[in-house]
Amino acid sequence: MHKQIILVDDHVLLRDALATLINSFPEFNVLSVASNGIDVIKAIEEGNIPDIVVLDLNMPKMDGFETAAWLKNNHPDIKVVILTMYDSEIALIRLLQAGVRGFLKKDIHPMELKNALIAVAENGYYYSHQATGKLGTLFKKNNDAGNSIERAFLTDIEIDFIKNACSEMTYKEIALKMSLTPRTIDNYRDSLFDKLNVKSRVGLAIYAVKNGVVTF
Amino acid sequence: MHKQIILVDDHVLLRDALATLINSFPEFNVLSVASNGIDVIKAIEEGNIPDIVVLDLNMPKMDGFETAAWLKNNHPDIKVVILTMYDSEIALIRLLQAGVRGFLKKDIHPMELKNALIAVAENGYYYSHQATGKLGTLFKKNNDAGNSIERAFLTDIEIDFIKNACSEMTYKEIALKMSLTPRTIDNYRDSLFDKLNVKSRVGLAIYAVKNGVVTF
DNA sequence: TGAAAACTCAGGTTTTTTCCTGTGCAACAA
DNA sequence: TTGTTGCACAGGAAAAAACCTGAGTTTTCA
Repeated sequence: MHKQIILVDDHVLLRDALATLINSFPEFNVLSVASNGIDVIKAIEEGNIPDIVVLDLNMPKMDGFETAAWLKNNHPDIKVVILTMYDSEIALIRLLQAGVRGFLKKDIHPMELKNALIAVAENGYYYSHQATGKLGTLFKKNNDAGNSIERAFLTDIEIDFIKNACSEMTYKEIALKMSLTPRTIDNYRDSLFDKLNVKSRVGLAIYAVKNGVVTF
Repeated sequence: MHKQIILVDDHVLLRDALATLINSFPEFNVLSVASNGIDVIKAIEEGNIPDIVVLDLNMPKMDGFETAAWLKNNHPDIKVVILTMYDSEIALIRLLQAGVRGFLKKDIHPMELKNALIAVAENGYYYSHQATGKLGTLFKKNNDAGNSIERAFLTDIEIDFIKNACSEMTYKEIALKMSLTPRTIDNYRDSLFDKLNVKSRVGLAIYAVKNGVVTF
């Protein structure tokens, strides 16, 4: 065995600590580490082909989504495991479509990381119980509402709006900044309240923080 | 040398990874790890006396503040280093008073962790440039306003209010829950807006998240 | 190609938030 | 004692947020 792993996280301390931990697993070896998607691509194009890439979602420059998509298109044989702080129910399906093989939260036990890596290396897939649970409720929610799965996603504009809503701007100012009418902003807000099941702008901001839509 | 360290963090993965990393430093050895302050006390009372305790701030049961205070009172010879996600300017002075020897953010480079541990072990103190910078502006802010240092802190009620403000409750509902009049709630809000330099409830919530007043 | 969905915009109303200027009381220090 | 400070509370007003119903235009896709 001795599967090769590339570790991608912009938190250097956590990343290097994880690298040391993973290297202590006899089955795995950390081939290299990176701070963002661009560095991963660079490493891979230089010939460092790993078996598994362990990806953080929130990174500057090129985040987990983009990196997962690039890997799927250019190296479909490389398996991708997501390791994130947030229980991003929004992110899950999008990641599934990007061909991600595993989804883990950062508050797991080290043994679960090891098990997940082994499962992905051998069987090809690993989803934590938490993740599968989320998926279940997510599908259920959409079926109940009679919506298609696509509705569960956030569009780029919605994400942009949410980020702006997590500030001290009024909706009028947000409208100006986004080159939209306040009325349109109203609609984005209302549909997001409905879609994300929140009741106020603060609730929306909290949701955004919890799910890693915004980071600080 | 070979200083003994106890590592305290409720994120098991990060904690164990850090333990592996620190054990790779020839100067240090991880004596034991813990998920909260209570477990640290247990370990120490069982005779595992470390040279340094590396503490996360936000933990269930007994957080970094309480644990640091207990250590200062019961084992003043043990040095305390804080390792946190947040640049808690609120927390800094409080921690200084609790006799904390070092303050680090989790997004540092592993080498800075090593240097910090060495500095604390040898000289007794280490504060990152970020932290000292924060301290400077904090002192400056208070001098400018002609306030005493104490004013920089948040009272228990203020923290309670902030936590409630980071929800979908209206102020009326918060007032009910806190057994205060809506008018009084208004005053807490206004004085916090002024004290923390924010302009809206969303701004307050964002501040709270950034500084670890609330966690998710 | 026709129906469904997404995107943009509108008027009007109610509720909530934010801001303003005040009062009374208790604790505490000069 | 007096003056400062913290704390709880008040009325009123302006701004913002939230909620309602509606409609035209484009995109998507079956």
